[in-house]
Amino acid sequence: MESTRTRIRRATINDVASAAGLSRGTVSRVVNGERYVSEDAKLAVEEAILKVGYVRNSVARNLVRQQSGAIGLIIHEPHSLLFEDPNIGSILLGANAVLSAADYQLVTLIIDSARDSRRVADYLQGGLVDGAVIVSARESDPIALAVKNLGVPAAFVGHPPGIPDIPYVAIDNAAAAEAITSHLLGTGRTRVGMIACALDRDSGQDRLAGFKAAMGELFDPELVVEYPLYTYGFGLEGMQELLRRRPDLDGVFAASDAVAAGAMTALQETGRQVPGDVGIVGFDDSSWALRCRPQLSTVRQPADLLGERAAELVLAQIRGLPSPAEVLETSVMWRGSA
Amino acid sequence: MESTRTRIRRATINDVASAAGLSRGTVSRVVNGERYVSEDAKLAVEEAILKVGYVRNSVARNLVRQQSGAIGLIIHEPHSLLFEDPNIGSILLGANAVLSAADYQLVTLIIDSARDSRRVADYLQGGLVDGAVIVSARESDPIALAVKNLGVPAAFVGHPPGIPDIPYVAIDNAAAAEAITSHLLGTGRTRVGMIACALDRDSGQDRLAGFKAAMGELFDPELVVEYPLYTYGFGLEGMQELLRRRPDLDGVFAASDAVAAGAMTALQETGRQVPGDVGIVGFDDSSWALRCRPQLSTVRQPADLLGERAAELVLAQIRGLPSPAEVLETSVMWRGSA
DNA sequence: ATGCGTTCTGTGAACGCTCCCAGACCCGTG
DNA sequence: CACGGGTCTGGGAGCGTTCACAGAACGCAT
Repeated sequence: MESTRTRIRRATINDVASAAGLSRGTVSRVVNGERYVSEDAKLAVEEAILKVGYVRNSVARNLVRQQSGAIGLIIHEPHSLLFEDPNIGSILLGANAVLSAADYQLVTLIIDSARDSRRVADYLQGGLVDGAVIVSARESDPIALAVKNLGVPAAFVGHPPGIPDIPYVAIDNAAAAEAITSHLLGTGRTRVGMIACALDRDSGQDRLAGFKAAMGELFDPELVVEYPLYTYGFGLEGMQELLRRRPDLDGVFAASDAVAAGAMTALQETGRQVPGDVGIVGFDDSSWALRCRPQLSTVRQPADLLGERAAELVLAQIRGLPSPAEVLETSVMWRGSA
Repeated sequence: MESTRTRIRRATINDVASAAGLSRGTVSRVVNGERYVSEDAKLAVEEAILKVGYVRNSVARNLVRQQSGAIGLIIHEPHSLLFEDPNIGSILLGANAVLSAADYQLVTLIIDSARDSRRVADYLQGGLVDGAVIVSARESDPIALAVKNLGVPAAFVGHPPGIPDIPYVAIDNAAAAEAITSHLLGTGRTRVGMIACALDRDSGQDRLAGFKAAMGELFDPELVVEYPLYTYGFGLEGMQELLRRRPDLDGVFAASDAVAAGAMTALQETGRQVPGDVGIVGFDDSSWALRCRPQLSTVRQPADLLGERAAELVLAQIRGLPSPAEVLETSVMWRGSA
C-alpha cells in the first residue's frame, strides 16, 4: 500500500465557515440538519458549501462519534462458490435490505487467502464497522475469534461448530435433510445414496446426519460419496462414482441443488430415466431446481430471510437489545424429480 | 441508524504507553514496526499491548494519514443478476487478488435502491476509501457523477456511455458479437435470430450492434427479441417468442450463456435438435456453457482479468501514474451447440 | 427595570492516532 | 577532550469533525 501524496486538499468545515462568515458550529448544525439555526445562516452556509465544494469527511466524523454507521458482511468461500452458491446473493440482498432501511451501509468483505483473513480481522477490529454478519465461517476461523475477543456485535449465518455464545441464525439442516430423504423413501426406493459435500461445515455435516437418520436400517456407508464443495461439477462426478459402486441405485439425495443438477446430467447421460429409474432430491430450492428437467424436488431454504434476520441480530446488539439465536423453518418442495 | 452508547471503552495507545512506562511515540513505533526502538522497549510494549488488550483504532489512524487503505467496489445490479451473472464473481475475485497483493482492503458496496445509491455516494466521497472500481454503471449514474466531481481515483468495468474521461477496462462487445455471429452463419444458417438483453447498458447495445453488422443483408428486425436482463428465464421466454414468430428459425445468438441455456431448454422442449435443427451461440464462456448439452459455442470473456486490470488502474491513479483505458481481447470458443 | 424562556451563535475540548522535532545518550575518531 | 553521527525516547501539533457549554439577543410577562 504505497501512495504518492498529491491529492488536492479538500475543503473542510472551516473553509465553509469562513466563506460563510460563520462558525464551525453553525456549519455543522446545518450540515446535520439540526435545530436552532436561522434561515439566513442556513442559506449562507449552503451557498458557501457549493462555493468551496465541501463534502463532509466521514473519517473525522466517525472518530469523534465513535461509530461508523457501517456493518461488515464477511464472506469466506472458496473461489467457485461465489458463483455457484445462489444462497450467498440472497443473504447479501436480505441483509442489505434491513440495514439500508436502518440507514446503515453494508460493506462486504471477501476472504480469499490467509492474507485477506488477517486484513479483514484488522478491519473489523479497527472501528471501521459497528458490527458484522459472518457468512460461512469454518471451525476455528480467525475472524470468528477476532469478533469474539473484541466484542464486536456480530451474527453468524449458519451455526459454526466450536464457537459458543455467538448469536446466529440458521436452518435445521439435519431435520430438513431427514424430511426430504423420507419423502424420497416414501416413493418406494430402497437403494438410496447421497452425494455429501462441505463436511468441514455445519451445513454439510448436518445434511449427512439427517440423511443417515432417515435411512435408518437401509443406510449403507458405501452409498455415500464426499466432496469438498457444493458444485455442479462434483454432483456430476459424485453420481458417476455412485453408479460405479452400485449400478442399480434407485435414489439419491444431493447435498444441494447445484449438486443435484450435476447428478441429473450424469444420470441422463447413462440413459437412466428420472424419476423413473432413479429418484433425485436436492437442497436449497435455488433457481437450479426449476431449471432441471424434470424439475427438482428439494428443500426450500429462506436465504433472504437468513440475511435479514442476521442483520437484525446485529442491529439488536448495537441497540443493547437481546439477540437470541434463531432457527428458521424449511419446507419440502415436491416436484418431478422423485 | 440509532445507537445505545454502551460499548465498553477500548484501550488506546495511551493506555499501552502508561502500562509499559513509555510514551505514545514509542508505542506507535513498535506497532508500526519502525526502526529506532530498543529491544527492551519493544518487549515492554508488546507485553503491555497484551495486558491491556490494545488494538489499533484505524479510524484515528486514517484521519491523520489522510488515507484509508481501502478500495470500494460498487455493484449496481438488479436483484437477480447477482445470482445469474457469473462475471460479477470473477470480477470481484480478480480485483481482490491485485488489491490484496498491494495490501489494500477491497470493500464491496451494493446498490439496490435509490437510497443505497445516495449512501454509497456519501461513502465514496467521505474519505472512507482511497479509490473505487465501478461495475456496471448505467447512463447518468449518480455514483459516476459523484466520483467525477470529487476526483476520487476510479475505474469502470465496462464503458459507460456518456461519461467521458474516466479510465475504464472493457471488452469490445460489438466485435465479439460480430465474430461469433459470423461463425454461426458460417455453418450455413440463414434464418438467424437474436435474444437481446440489457439494452440500457453498453454491453447489451454493443452485442446487438455486432449481431446486426454480421447479419448484413440477412438481418430481419422481426427476429430480434429484447429483454431487460441476462437471465435463463428470459432466454426461455425469448426463444419461445422467436419460435412463434418464425418456426423455421435455424440459428440464434443469445446475449449471454445463461440466456442461451434458457433458449436451449425451450428448443429441446419443442423437440428440436441442437445443433441439427437450430444452432445456438452464447456469450461469456461461463460455467453455463459447459453445463449445456450439447456444450455451448460462446465468446470467451476474461472476467477475472477485467477485475484485475480495473484494480490496477485505480492503484495507478493513487500512485500518480498514467491510467489509460484498456480493451481486453475476447475469443470464440467453438463447441457443440452450433 | 427585572426576570425568564427561547432561539441562535461561537468556541474549547475532545476523539486516537501519526509525524516531526528536540534532546539524551552512546560510541568511535581526530 | 571535543566533536560528529547514529540510536533511542518524549511530547507538541495537528488531522476534521461533534458535542457541550457559555453567552448574546430577543420577546414577553412581571
